[in-house]
Parts: sequence; structure tokens; C-alpha cells
Amino acid sequence: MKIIYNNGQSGDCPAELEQEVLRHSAAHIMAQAVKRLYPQAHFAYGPATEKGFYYDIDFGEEKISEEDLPAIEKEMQKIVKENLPFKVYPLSREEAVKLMEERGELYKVEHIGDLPEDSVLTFYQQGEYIDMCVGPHLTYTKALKAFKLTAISGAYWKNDQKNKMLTRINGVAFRTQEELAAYEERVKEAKARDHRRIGKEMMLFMTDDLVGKGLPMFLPKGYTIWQQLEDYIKAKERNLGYQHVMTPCVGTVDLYRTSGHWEHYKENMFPAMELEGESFVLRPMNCPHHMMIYANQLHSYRDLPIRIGEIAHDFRYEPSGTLKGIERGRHFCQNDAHLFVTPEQIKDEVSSVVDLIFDVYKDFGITDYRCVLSLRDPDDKVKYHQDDAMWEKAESALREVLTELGINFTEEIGEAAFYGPKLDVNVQPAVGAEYTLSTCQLDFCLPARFDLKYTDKDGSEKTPVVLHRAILGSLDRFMAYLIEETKGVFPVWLAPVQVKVLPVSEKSLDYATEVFRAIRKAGIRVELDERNEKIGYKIRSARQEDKVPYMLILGEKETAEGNISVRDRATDQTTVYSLDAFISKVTEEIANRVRG
RNA sequence: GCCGAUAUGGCUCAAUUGGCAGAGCAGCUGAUUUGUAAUCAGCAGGUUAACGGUUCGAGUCCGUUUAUCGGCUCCA
Repeated sequence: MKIIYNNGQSGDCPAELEQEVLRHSAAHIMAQAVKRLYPQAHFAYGPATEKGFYYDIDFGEEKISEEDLPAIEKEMQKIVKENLPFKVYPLSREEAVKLMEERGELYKVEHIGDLPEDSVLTFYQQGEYIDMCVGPHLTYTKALKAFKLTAISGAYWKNDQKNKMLTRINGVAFRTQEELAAYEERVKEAKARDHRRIGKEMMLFMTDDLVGKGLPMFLPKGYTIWQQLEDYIKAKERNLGYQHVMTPCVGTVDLYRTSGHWEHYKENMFPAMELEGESFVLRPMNCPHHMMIYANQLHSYRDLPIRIGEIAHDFRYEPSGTLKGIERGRHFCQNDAHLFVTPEQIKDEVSSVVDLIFDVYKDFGITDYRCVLSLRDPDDKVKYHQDDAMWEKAESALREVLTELGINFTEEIGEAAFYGPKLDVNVQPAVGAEYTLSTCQLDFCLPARFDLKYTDKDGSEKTPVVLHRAILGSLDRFMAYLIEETKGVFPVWLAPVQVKVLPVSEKSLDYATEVFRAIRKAGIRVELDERNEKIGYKIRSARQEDKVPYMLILGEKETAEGNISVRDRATDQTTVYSLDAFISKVTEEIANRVRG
């Protein structure tokens, strides 16, 4: 594959650039096709992305919809066939502005204005279409062998809500038709593992318009998983000296005024309820309640650290367009805890939280994650609590601890909470965008706002530091992640139904019932399929509907011999066990949280 | 919230240009007593998301609302 750089040189494309060049060139060809079909169209940004490319376009008054994409694709094919060469030339800033103004490309003019004074501006041209671009590009349009326009949506100019909404056309481009076909296969696969789809199919959770949007309800099978997660993480926390509490889902507005959340986030909270001269809100987070629990008694330095945990129900009025199954709803349950510590204890406690995060990830086999040190944006005077000295102290303390712990992290400006910096652990789910699973936040702000104290060795009153942390994040989101990772094939300890007993016919129903009761008594989640159906049918439905780890096939042979035939979901192999041996095996797998 | 699309039985989907709302699975009833991924037959199931409009006639066309999906923005 030959490419042309913006200095006019051409040559073979380095392998690592191939995808980007294809995508970027596809974006230019798409723009050219759009301009031919819609002469009034003007172009904003049109980059290559991690997955493909897009171009944000101002179509003026004209409404463009998905139906228009095939025509644009067809025009692109035509341009490819015309085999136009990509030519490149530099322009001075004045020439560039003049050229773009002549063509009415005012977004480009604004873009030029945003660039540093000393930027070298280069333009690529194929046929009648000229675009400002640093390249490199393909040398001829014919080199674009496989592409597809995938979606159309709205996007704000410069990604700013205050700016004009443009039309974004997304596409993908590949070296070959085979790669395009493979991509389409992956998209299909991703759709099949969407947690909303699996959650519905496996009857894990449901939603209903009458209940309200963004308010999923967990069904028995989904809640079984949920309870396992709750028990699991609480046991881990107890081992680390956490104490669990239960606090109400409602609080006064004054509580959130004190914390500062009212000021910073009230537009994302369910509105206040005015009753008997008081105002209440559904709580969006639990920090203030936990602060009040700390403040309930006097504390000595000897008491610290105090670790208060809660599986806490929270309500946030998330914008309707951001809701997504149980990954992001308006009600969710945080695996929350607040650690009240002395400044000297910060390092040990952050370290212990980080250890816990990685310990949990090991149990779940999570290996694909990214640590981010989220810092404030010092220029943003609205979002963050204003106290430069406090931020300086908190950010450098957290950075120092993470560095000492040898954690690989990147820093991101403007990602901090309003009260302090945080360590976020982000995962890339099988479907969709990266999100934060775990977080550990260092807070010098709220303890002071709530006037929290402890008495130090010398008898003086000091303010503790608070670590906010969530390991499973929200149980709901964590479950969404698990569903998509496992495609609903949960490890035995989490599987809603761990064993399904399948009598071959009514003749073996009595024996099957006996086996079923014994397994249930052993504390294993077991179901009996009493239906008057053939064994093949029962196996099929146990596999497909509940993805049951173990299917017990019990016929006249097993009844006579007093043993059980166990079919494993992973291998589809059948093994003969004694009932006791099978119960011990499964009990052990559950206790050890065996994966796979 | 913004842009675009979608909405037909519990689920997955059909229904020429506006002309009798249909199938498979699931459910119920009966027959079958079954050996490792779907036994057969019958029955029942609908104000086509809601409301309004155009029309002799609307699942289909138009408007409003609601919800869902794909993005944008946002996630304490």
C-alpha cells in the first residue's frame, strides 16, 4: 500500500499506519461524495478513530437519515473507481484561510484560527475535493478496497453542547473485503452479548414503562447473582476491618448543601420534595450519611482508621439519552465505603484499597484494565471546590502513593471529583465504551465541610482525611460487565441455577426428585425439570435458557445403579458420579469460586 | 437533554402501492414414557405503544406524547 505524506514524499505504508490511513482517506472520499450529492454541505472535523472514521457535516436545512447512506456509499464507490490521485500542497495561513473562505468552509476557517501560529498547513486534494489535513493519505482513491457507512447521528461542533449540532456520518474501512466481513461478524457477536439482550433472555432483570425509564428490576435469577456479589464483597471487606452500615435513601437538602453536592450536582438529582417546611431529596450518593455516622461520636487517633461500608441504593436523574440497561440507570447500588484516616495512614489505606481491587479482579479474571489518576482542571472554577493548597496536597499525596506502589497509571486533567482527586480503574467491556469499574478518591474537602474531628496524641483536635472507594463500583454495572464478559455463562458460584436435574422419563421421576432434594439440602441452587418431554429437549432448554453448569441425566440405569450421570456445559461430556462425590465437587467449586 | 431511527401476541419476526392482522417459539389441553441440543395434535393468545388527524377504509400516511435503539454531551 503506497501513501503520500504531507511533505509530498510518497512511499510504502508502515504497517502500524495502514488502518489509520485507510480510515482517514475514506473520510475524505466520503466528504467528496457528500459534497457531490449535497453541494450545500460544509465540513467540520473528520478524523480516523480507533474503530473507523467519521465526518461531522453541516447539511444546512436538509435532514439526512440512514436511508441516505446507501446513495453516499454508491457515490464513494464511483470516486474509488475514478481512481483519482491524492495530491498534497502546503499553504500559508493567509492562503489557507482565503481558500477555505472561498469555498464557504467556515468550520475549517475556525479550525485554522484554533491552531498554533507556527503550524504548517497542508491540503490534500483528490479530484474536485480539497481538505485541510496533515495526512498521510493513499496515493489513489482506488486503493480504498473495503468500506461501509455504519451510522448517522448528531454531534456538537467541537463536542460542546453549546455549539451547533452537526450531522455525524460514521464508517469503517479495511484493507480487504474479507476484513470487512470479519468486522460485520464481530458486530453481530457484540450484539449477541449485550447485557440487555442476555438479561432479558435469561430473565435476570426487566424494565417496564409504567415503573419508569432507567429503573430496571431484578428478577429472581438476576437477584441471585446480585446477592452472591454482595456477600462476596462484604466478606472481603469484613476481613479488612470494614464495618457495614445501613442508611436511608432520602436526606434533607441541607445535608447536601453541607457536603457541596447540592451546589455542584443538583440538576442531576431528583428534585427536592417539600414537606412540612423541610426539603428532602433522594440521595445521589452516600458520603454525607457516612460523614454523619463518623460525627456521631468523638474519635481518638487510636480509633482510626475507621472504615464504613454500605451496599447503598442511590438515585441519580441521569439524562435520558445516557441510560443503558443496568449499566447506567437512575437507581443503582454502590459498593461504597468511606475510610476515615490520619494523614500518616493515607498511604497504607490507599495501598490496601488498591490491593483489594486487584485481589477482586483476580477472582473474576479481569486482566484488561487501565489505571487513571484523575486530577482537577485548575482553570475550571465552577466544577471544583476552590482551595489550591488543598488540591496541591491531595493530588501530590495520591500521585506519590501510586508511584510508590509501582502502579502503572496515566494522568487525566479535569476528571477529578469536585472534592478531590481519584484513582479510577477503567475497563473496556466487550461492547461499547470504556467505563470506570473501581475508584479510590482522596478527600480533604468533605471532612472539613462536615467539621469532622479526632483527638490526636497531643490532645489537639485534628480533621481526618477521607478515602471514598468503590470496588465493584455499582453492583448493577458490575453485573452488566460480567454478563457481557461471560455471555451469560456464569461461573458455578454465580450461576442462578447451578444444577438441573433431568429425569429421562416419568419412570425415573421419583429417583430424580430424591436426588434433587439432596442437592438442594446441600445448599446448591438446583432445579428439577419435571416436564413430560424428551431428554434431548430438556438438555437443550437447560443449556440455552439458564446455561446451567451441570445437567444431571437420570434414567432407569442411574435409578438401578444408584448413581448420577453428569453432563458438563463446557465440554458436553457425561461423567458418572456418586451423588455424594458430585455434591462435594460442586460445593468445593462454589467455595473456591472456580471460573469457567 | 440534543441528533437520527424504531415500536405488530410473553419472545423473535411476517403482512404488495392504504383493502379480512399472520407464523415460529413459549403457554394451556390431550396423546406419547421417551437416553444426551426441538415428539405429535388441538386450543387459547391482539384496542398493531398511547392519543389525535387524513381517508369509503389506516399496522401502513400526517401530528403529538411515551418508551426503546445508535450516537453526542454527561456520570459526584
